[in-house]
Amino acid sequence: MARPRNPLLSHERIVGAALGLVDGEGLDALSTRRLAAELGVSGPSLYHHFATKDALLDAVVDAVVGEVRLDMLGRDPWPDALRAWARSYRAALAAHPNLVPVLAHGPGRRPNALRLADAVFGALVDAGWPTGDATRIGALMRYLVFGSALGSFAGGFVDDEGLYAEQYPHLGQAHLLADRQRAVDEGAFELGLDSILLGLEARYARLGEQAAAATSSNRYSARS
Amino acid sequence: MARPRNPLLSHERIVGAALGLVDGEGLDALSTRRLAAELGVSGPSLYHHFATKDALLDAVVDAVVGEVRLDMLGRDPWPDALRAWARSYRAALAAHPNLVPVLAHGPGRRPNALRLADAVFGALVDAGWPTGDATRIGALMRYLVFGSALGSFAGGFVDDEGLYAEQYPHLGQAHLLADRQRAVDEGAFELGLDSILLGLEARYARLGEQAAAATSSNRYSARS
DNA sequence: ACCTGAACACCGTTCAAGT
DNA sequence: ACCTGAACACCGTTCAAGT
Repeated sequence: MARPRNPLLSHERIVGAALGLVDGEGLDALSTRRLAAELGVSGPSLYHHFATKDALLDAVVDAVVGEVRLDMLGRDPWPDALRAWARSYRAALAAHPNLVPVLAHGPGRRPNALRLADAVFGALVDAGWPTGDATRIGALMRYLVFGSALGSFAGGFVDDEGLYAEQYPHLGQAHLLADRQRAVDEGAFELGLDSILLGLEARYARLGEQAAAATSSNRYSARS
Repeated sequence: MARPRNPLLSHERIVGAALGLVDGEGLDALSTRRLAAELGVSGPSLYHHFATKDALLDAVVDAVVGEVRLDMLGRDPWPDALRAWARSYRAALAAHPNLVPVLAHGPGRRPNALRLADAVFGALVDAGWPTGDATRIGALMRYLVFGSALGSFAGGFVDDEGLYAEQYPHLGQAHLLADRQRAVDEGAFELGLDSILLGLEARYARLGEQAAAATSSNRYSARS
């Protein structure tokens, strides 16, 4: 065959097929040879479009991150914005649970991941959060979103009644969890979101009081 | 050589060498051949002690989970217990960050992981939490512990000043994060712990009020 | 029972060759 | 520029052979 007149492959077609493979058959099914077969080409062809398999995976991951809504950041009040953003983030990842372990490795040089990090950090700082707090809040939201999107907690229990009942007195119902995985992870996510926002709003109020106190003491010392 | 009088390998020796390899050179360095070489044997020898590489990894993971303290659960008041347990859990995982992605796949059939899940669930239920809440709280704590132990957030930013400054207005300092990775993850963990416990205590207080209200309305209806 | 070398079916990646 | 088949150095795992 050799070089065809119209290229057989494109960035988008490869990323789409790779995502389909990971969603359908898991991360292990994504080998260069398997993916190439899916695309009707030979294995090494992929290396004309991506330098390494890792670069390909980065592109797949960044396509998913690109689905996260960022428009509420810097527009709505920060607690509302953070809540809506986290839900959109979680929804984008939960649609591709097999990909989450790869996502967990940080933004690296992926453009959409960097745009996301920039938007949330910027919105928090603009709302008056100190930069140190803004960094920690961004990290904390990541923990919540990734953990609940992994589907790991409930899915990690084996569907085998005998295993739990004998030895672990409180886990008698644990084998049922596999079915309820999605509901448990969503419930834990919403519980975490409520708690974290409650805690952050209390902290934010204290920030405001401290700033007011600092201002009045400045006035006072300026006067004396 | 063939079979020696004293076995060359043991469960413990294999697990120890595997953990050392993962800690020192990352998860990818753990291949059956590489591990065998480290132990002075040939690759297939490992299959006389573990059925598959996954079973070996499970044993490594469970050894780490076995380091988590559980003694405070069911003994101290639940908010104190939850806080101390989460810190011990995080410390155990943070000592082996390369292993955390494997841990994230749920308890499966690992005895120490099941013992841990049983202990925290039981302590919460005994403290008066409904089982549904206890499940969600356990999952939520896992998100927090795993996320912060991965060291993924800050470590995921590349140490390359030019990359951020040009395109992402709020990330001008992001290349410094690699150095501060541990501090950021610990700060985000503690922030999350404070917020979540604050939120849970408020929720717990409401539970108590509802129970009291239900009791008094029962008395009332019994009277009429 | 426990370790060996040979072998199987896979990997990611490189490269000279084809158009 | 884009695709190919052949090849390299790796995998996890199986198995007959040795003591």
